[in-house]
Amino acid sequence: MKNLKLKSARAAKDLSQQQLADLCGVSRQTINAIEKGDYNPSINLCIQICKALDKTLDELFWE
Amino acid sequence: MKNLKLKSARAAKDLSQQQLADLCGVSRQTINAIEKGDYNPSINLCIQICKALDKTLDELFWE
DNA sequence: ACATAATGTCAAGTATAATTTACAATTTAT
DNA sequence: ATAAATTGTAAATTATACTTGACATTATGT
Repeated sequence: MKNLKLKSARAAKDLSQQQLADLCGVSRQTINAIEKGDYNPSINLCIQICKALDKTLDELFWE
Repeated sequence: MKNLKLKSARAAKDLSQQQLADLCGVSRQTINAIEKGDYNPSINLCIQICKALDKTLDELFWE
């Protein structure tokens, strides 16, 4: 299940996967895999992503 | 940083750590460690915990 | 058409979440 | 006071998130 909310929130900030990865302190592949829905990130990483994109957990990771 | 929101949400449902663990399909120690704040659970586990306690991610895992 | 940035994906390694087993400490009820 | 349930914690193992490096593909701009 792809995470399109994340993808579009990133687009709304005009950030590349690499730029978002840098803001969160993870690799580009990790961001890519999360958007693609391959795996199951940690809550701390989710929180960092949310902060980088000015969103909350419910907005990006709740169904 | 202990997760007191989780602890009190569990208490509000009158569930033991073991019962919540069973509802989420994880071990009691995992629930204990999350409440204690030792580590960094996966988002999917957080979502399962939220559903078991009728809460959202923001309510239990957002600061 | 060409160059460059952005994305998709894979394999091998490292870090750490989560498990099991076990026991001690604390709480709750009888 | 005693027993039973709940919680805290620890060591060893397994599962998996995440990294690094590399290459192919798709978009964006000149």
